[in-house]
Amino acid sequence: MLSERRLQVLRAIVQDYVGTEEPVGSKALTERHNLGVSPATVRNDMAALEDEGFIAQPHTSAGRIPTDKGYRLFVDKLAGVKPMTAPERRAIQNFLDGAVDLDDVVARTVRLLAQLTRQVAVVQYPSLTRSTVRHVELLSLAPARLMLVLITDTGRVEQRMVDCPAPFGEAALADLRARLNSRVAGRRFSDVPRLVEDLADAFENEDRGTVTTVLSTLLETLVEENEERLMIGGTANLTRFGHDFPLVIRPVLEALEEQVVLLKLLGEAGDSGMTVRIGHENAYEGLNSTSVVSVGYGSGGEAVAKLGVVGPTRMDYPGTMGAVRAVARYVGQILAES
Amino acid sequence: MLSERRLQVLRAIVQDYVGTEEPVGSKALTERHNLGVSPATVRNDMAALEDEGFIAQPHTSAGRIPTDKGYRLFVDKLAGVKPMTAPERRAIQNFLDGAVDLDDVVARTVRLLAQLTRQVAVVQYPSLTRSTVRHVELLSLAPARLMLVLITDTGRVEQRMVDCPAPFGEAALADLRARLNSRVAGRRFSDVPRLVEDLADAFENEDRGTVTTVLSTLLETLVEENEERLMIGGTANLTRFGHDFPLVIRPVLEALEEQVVLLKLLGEAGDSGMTVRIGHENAYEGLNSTSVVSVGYGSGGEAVAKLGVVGPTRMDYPGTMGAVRAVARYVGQILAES
DNA sequence: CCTGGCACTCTTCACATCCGAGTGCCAGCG
DNA sequence: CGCTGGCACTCGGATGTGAAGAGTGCCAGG
Repeated sequence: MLSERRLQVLRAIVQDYVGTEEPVGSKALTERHNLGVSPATVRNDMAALEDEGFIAQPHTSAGRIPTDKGYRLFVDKLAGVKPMTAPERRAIQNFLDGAVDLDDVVARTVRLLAQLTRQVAVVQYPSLTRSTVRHVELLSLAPARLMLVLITDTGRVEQRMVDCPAPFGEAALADLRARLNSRVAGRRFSDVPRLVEDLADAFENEDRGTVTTVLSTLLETLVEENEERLMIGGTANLTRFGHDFPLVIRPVLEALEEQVVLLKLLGEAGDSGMTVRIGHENAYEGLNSTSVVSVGYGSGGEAVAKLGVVGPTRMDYPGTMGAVRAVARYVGQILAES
Repeated sequence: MLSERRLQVLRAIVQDYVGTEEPVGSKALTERHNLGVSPATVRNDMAALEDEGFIAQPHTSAGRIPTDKGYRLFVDKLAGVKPMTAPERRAIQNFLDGAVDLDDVVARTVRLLAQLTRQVAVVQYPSLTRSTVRHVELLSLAPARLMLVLITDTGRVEQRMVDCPAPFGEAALADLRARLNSRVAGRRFSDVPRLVEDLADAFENEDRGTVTTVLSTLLETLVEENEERLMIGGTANLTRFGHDFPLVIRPVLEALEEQVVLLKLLGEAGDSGMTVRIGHENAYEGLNSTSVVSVGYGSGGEAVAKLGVVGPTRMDYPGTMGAVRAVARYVGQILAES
């Protein structure tokens, strides 16, 4: 167990290192934080912290820098979440309020988050899995060609073409549309397969093929679109990674392009509350020198998707967490209103 | 006017520099290309080329590197477009054929282009301006709330919410839907305003407010969505910019985030044929050390949007142009089929 | 347990040196 | 008139040396 003062020393090291991006020595520490003890004492504490693996020195006779483990302790025990100031909160709200549709909400959120944190922002589109169906629409484009449009309560719209095995009349189309909506409107996605199971039975033989085709397309849409989409922004902030950014930036850019990786990353993060993944805690190797701060957001009490930022392990955790939390909260509000 | 041999020297310089990324000297040139003359002669030619501004030396006693003007001459007079090999063409077609919808086509195109050229790829979504309306759909979500869905011949779908001034019955809705489609289906976007001008006249007084609201929303959609969308990929290739990439990468990333900038860039490019913008020829300052190769693509003879790549001025122009042209051609085919 | 002192280690920077690639110029040759 | 070989010159990059400075670990004393 570490003494109280040693924790203070660790906190001071993290804060200074985040600020200066340079290894911090015992003398500088005592000068900038009044710990009430001499450099020599701090040196002893540092030696202890190093033994425990919380800090390390790049080379002998250099200052110390926090390790991933050190940041972990800092985040868990030493740092709070820095709340946004009132003007900042107003700015967030104003900025998001201008959005006209879901795409716009997500786009604005990404920009906002990137600007506030000065890091790379990642926002997941609201998931279909936990959404409910608002409406299903069928349009006849050609005698044997339909378009299926699915509208969710989060404002998301998905469309699919359906090639019918046989021509399908307007009356049957209207019938199917009505039956479909009366069964699934307002219901959760996960319930839909069960609810439409026997729908084809109500139709004439000649139309059944088309109906089952439509239904399977609908179910496919629900499943396929579980492959969530993402929006990313603020990649220019990658240049603020530190002096060695040329080495680090490539794998990070590659990770950002692989939406699968990012989605997995967000998916692994805890479902409730904010998650911070530091350095090697990230399963994906290319992100081993980054930290990911993420949190779920949603229109109701339940999270429908996640958002977060990717930045250097050497980041301002309290500030970043504050920004991420605030943005998530306001996005949730916006979604609830629309 | 430059002699034939001097042009050969310039070509050799460009090719070597693109390959090695290092200033190329007279001796190396004579060794790698059999120009049939001695280094001394080449030196004279180089001096002349430098006087004309086609090449420059980073410092005295270094080799020469091409200037923007030199690349320009190379592209205009010395380089052809390198056609794709048959296997490459097959790979392109196979890869694009797997696409399921418009988003997927664009996403695959971006990936493909980035991989083929090993540079940053930019693909513009097919424009609405030159498209035609395939279908307009109206859905009743609530008594006084409609959803307007616009489907284009390029497979693009846009939706808008419409808040009605008064409740709007199902019968009136069906009527409006039918009238609307009979007038605009298959017509060009630019013709739509004229075609729906007097549509409200056919309705009862109480419904007219809603009809005009719907119509103005429709017209807004046409105009607003002229703000085209883009997809970008292959940003990890920015790390291949050269030794000084840390300096260059930031403004480029910023430019890529500003879709407005990119759209303007693509917009300025010539409407027909391939356009190559080299270094300072790009109006946007952040892209002054990049070249942009772009070309229009479309389902018919007419281009509906553009695609291209952004790379270092020191790029393999013939290969890049070949890849861009081939991809544009195949995307056009795919769009025509769907 | 804290503190001041001290010897030690390493990095960093400035400065000097050397080497070689590449140039420009010139005189000579076909 | 254009090409060529020769030659002196320039300059950047690599290498080496030395001094300075930051930081550490350890120890003896309060």
